[in-house]
Amino acid sequence: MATTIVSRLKAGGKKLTKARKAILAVLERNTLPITAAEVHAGLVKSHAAADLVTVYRNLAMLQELGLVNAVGFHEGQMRYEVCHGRAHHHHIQCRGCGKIIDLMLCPLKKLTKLIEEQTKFAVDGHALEFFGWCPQCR
Amino acid sequence: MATTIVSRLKAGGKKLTKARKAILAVLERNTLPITAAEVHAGLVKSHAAADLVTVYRNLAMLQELGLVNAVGFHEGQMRYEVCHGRAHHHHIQCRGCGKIIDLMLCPLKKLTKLIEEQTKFAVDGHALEFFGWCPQCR
DNA sequence: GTGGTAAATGCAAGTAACTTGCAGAGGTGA
DNA sequence: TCACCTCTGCAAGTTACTTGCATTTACCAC
Repeated sequence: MATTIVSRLKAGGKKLTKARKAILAVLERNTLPITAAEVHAGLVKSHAAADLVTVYRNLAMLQELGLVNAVGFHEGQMRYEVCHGRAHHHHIQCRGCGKIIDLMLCPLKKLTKLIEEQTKFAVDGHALEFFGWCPQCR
Repeated sequence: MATTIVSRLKAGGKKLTKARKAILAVLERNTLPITAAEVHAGLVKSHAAADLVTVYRNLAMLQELGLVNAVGFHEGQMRYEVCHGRAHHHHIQCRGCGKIIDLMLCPLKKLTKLIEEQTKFAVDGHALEFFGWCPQCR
């Protein structure tokens, strides 16, 4: 696990528990955003099972610390990915098979400034996901 | 109610029921996306109460016909707005008070083509929402 | 109008994702 | 090693949404 993650946890007064390490490990070996249930399944598979509640609590905490990113595809559940050390990016999901792929781009920096001028909001984030049909499903 | 909506319903083999008319009326007098519960509350207020189940079923159907748009702000629930007759647009939501405002813009046409070339997906939609703090909450 | 029919509705019960409360376990700094 | 405070697991609760089914309603042909 990256040392920055450890130091950020400590800075937040958080402990480095077995469950927490295992959850971060599962997230780190999945480059694509996964659900809480999938994190839990990953824990079971790696013989480091923790309760699903613990998964939810840790995902929420890691999100607050800015170490994990929540992504929503309107599936009725959230997905999570580690954002530490990765470039800001977005995703596309296939409406057929649900496959997700990374899009290593973001066209919204200029637009954000424009929106701040127009709305007087302090914009501090955005959610952008694309939908379509993958080569296999189209 | 706009005549195009009526004709689109008929084309889809759908009936123009009392509940359906009332739901569309509630949606039409709210320019900003509202939740199913808010639609239901609107029905009660206008003395045209229908069951919440009927609201859900109609929202799903209107979405399928392309008359209504679902918007998700990761609140644990969806919001809906009529899209017929309105220009494609996006939203920003305040993290403090939850206020939503329309952003009459979309920067994604060119990008969509690029993504189609890069991924071989047939892109048929996207979700883009901004988050921040409104002048009152910032 | 009348009657047939397919769609729509309301109610009750069910499901899935996520949250909360609480008692016991376990990191961590002194 | 001790004490403290966080973390965990279990059980129960909440919320948004869905499903099944019997009854009602809109709509079309006559």
